[in-house]
Amino acid sequence: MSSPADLSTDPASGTRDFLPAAMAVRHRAFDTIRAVFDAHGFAPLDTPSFERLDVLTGKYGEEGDQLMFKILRRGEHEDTGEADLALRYDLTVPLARVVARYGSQLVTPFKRYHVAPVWRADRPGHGRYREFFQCDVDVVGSDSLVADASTIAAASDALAALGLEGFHVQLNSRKALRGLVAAHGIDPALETDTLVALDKLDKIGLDGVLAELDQRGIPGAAIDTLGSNLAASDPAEAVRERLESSADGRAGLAEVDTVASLLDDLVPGGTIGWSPVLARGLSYYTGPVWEFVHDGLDTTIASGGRYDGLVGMFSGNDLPATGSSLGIERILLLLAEQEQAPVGPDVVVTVMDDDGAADAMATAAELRAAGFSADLWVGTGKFGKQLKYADRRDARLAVIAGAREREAGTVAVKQLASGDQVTIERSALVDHVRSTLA
RNA sequence: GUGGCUGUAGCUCAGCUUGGUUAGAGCGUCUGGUUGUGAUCCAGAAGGCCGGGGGUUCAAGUCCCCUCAGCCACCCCA
Repeated sequence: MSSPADLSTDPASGTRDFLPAAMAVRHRAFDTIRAVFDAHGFAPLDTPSFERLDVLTGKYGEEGDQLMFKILRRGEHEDTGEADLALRYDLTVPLARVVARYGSQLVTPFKRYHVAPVWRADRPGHGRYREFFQCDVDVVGSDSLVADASTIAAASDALAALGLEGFHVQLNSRKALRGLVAAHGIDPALETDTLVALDKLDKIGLDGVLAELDQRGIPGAAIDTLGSNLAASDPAEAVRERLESSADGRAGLAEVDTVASLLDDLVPGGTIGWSPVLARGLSYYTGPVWEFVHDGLDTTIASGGRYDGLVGMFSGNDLPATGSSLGIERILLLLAEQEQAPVGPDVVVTVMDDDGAADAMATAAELRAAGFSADLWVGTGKFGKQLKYADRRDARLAVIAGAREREAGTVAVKQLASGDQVTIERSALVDHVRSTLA
């Protein structure tokens, strides 16, 4: 057993404590996002933070299985070291399970949003945690590309409502990617290797991609034709021509074009366009895939795609589905770089002496009933300390009622920012606060 | 998982190269500058087995090894 002095008080690696100042920012952001999703006609859903292990495994690809936080069996089986449960890795697979489980009870198409933490046993980094929140909007039960576009529109409206501008949506389709691989005569078995390399184009450049393709064993002839397509003066056009030669390629292009046209002017603060090499990591995507990329920091802030096969993995009957997910932690990181006004209570009610405590509680209650946030000093500290507390809480006003004020039927109200203080009739307090804070 | 950098007061860091009396600074905290006024000013105080373990040495915050943690890049991802 470790002694108290040996106990680290740091939160576990990749997790965070949210102190009040951070929580104010987070609550505001989550409220904004929920309001936008509501306005777009999506309904809230929540599911347990952990699922049966077999519900989660095999849905995300090999990488995902490794990064899952598994929960050991308990009771008489605890010695086996086996896991039978795991913390959810995303919000999409739980959605698929819910739809498979409650199918006919749900209104179809089922449009839901889900704001909740997920867990990944990943190595933490900048804007990357082992426990983090996702904000998902999905449509289950519609193969229409309007569904895909709806979730992209909701996500981009949410970003705009958060005050985030300057991003672009990169759009592609898994079908187009399959067509791309086929059109260059690459063995379908090498599809994943090919896509992983191509996906890095923005990051490591064309030469880097070609080198990695070679490393991953892609035939030289295919690398040459791919390279010449991507090096063309208009790579998108060159790839498009190539895709026209494959059925999958044509289907993928049609998806991309349709989704883009549906969204024409519906991406406030951003632009949308085809990105021929965007692949996305999760293995369950089947159709359109997209990523919201912040222009300045070149980081992904939201993403999504269509996953028509996922629900069928639970129910046996495929049900088309598509959705977008906001990377709220990265968005908050970006917003934090902008100046945030501190948010404290409107008023702190001070307590000059024990006789005034009941009066102070009543005063705070009265202010709350009038719609203000009112904090009340608790404790026995000196009066100067109470004002310091009010100042550090970033309160706008301090209400002061000592023996003098109480006897006179008055109350003093001090503005913390300016130091201005006035004494008014006690009965006029609410009106005074209202006009001062207006 | 691979490579590099960093761990000293609540926070941000100096000291380490050239081992040697009580390990420092700023900010924060607490107390005081008399009765009921914060954010400014002045004075004072508390607070550290120098991440942990081992080694070299008469002597280690300082040198060596191991370990843990954090940061950056890669991998992957939101």
